[in-house]
Amino acid sequence: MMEKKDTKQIILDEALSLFAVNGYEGVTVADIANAVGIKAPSLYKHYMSKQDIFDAILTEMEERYKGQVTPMRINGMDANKDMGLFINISEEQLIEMGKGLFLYFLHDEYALKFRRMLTIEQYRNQKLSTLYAKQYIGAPLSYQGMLFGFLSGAGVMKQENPQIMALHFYAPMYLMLTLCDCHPEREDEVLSTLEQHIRQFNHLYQSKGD
Amino acid sequence: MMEKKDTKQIILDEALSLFAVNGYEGVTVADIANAVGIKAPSLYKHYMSKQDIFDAILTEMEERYKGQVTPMRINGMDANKDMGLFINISEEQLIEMGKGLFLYFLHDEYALKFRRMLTIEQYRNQKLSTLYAKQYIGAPLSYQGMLFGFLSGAGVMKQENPQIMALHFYAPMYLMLTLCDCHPEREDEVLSTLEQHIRQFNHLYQSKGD
DNA sequence: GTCTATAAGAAGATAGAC
DNA sequence: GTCTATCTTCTTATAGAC
Repeated sequence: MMEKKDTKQIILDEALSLFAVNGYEGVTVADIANAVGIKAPSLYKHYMSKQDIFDAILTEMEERYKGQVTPMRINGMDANKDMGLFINISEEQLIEMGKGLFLYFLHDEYALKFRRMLTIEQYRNQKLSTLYAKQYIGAPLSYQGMLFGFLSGAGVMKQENPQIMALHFYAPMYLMLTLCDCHPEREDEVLSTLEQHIRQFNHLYQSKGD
Repeated sequence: MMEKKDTKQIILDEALSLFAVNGYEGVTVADIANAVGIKAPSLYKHYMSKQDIFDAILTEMEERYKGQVTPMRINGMDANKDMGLFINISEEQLIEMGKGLFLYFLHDEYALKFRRMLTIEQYRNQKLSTLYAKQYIGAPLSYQGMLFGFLSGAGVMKQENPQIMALHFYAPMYLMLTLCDCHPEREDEVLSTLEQHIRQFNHLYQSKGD
């Protein structure tokens, strides 16, 4: 039983792939059907309309991220748990962590495509723009702000505004992510820059300067 | 003569406004004509096709930016000239400059709409993705890297990697710009964060720490 | 659940009057 | 230069056979 993947799910996957490049209006139901390997009318046995497919993608993504690993979190929701990991973290470990999170965002098929789709569609839909701002800006900054607040309080890092520290840590990753989205061929170069960024960040913010 | 704005130019302006929200495929020639205040067939007296209108927008923007103020530059192409301004710049002046450049990007009608259009269309068109990467990432980082290299060499700022310094200065502005694009109501909050960012950046990187 | 056939409307573009 | 009328193709969606 369940030998092959559910057609209903395949439709979502292929539709997301197409929406993530061409946007909602740039994709026809025939395009989606063709990617799935069926004819357009067959789609309507699985979904009521093109808009219904789009909405189903949103719903699935909401489920997928609910209470789960949102951008740049380690132990999910709880920065307190992560504190134990960070309080004696080495620079090399910090770099590995940053790279790992960065590459998750860049290489996870769904994370990448969904981010691109939101990027394209955000201006037409207030719900999507709010989701984008929360998912890719608000949540990571808030979480990391908490983390750097702890590290600052514990004396591991300098007594600077933790919100701005989070901005200084995350914004370069955000910029490089949007760069790699369209230029995957620059990934090696960007990963090298990411490493230098974290090294210099750590150097600037650690309590005992060299 | 030339009492009213050229219809040909109005078409470009209105088309850009629409493309910047809905993307190329999300806009019909009837939409554009309606925004201009004429009927769709009349458009074809000015442009050969819908694609022709889109291309004309690109061409105009290329002209507009050619050898001119690209993101975050002060005296255009020449960082050497800007050096004189920066070498004894106060923190307050640095903040004013950062805010000024930020607000130019956010409030200049064309700059804003063109950036949004590129954001939407970049995944479908390699020329556009290259332009986006150059205009909003490569150029500002390159220019500021040069500037911080000078300031570092002059002893005004610490001896750190100037490319990474530029990333630390510009990436937060880039992030906040993409945030404000969809959430103009958060502009005050973001401007306050921008100020704190530049203050903390200056504090971290200036040669004589407090 | 998938297909072919087809309806109903939208979209890009042209013709020709004014 | 703008309009109405129209052409053609594309697009969403439905009907009904298999």
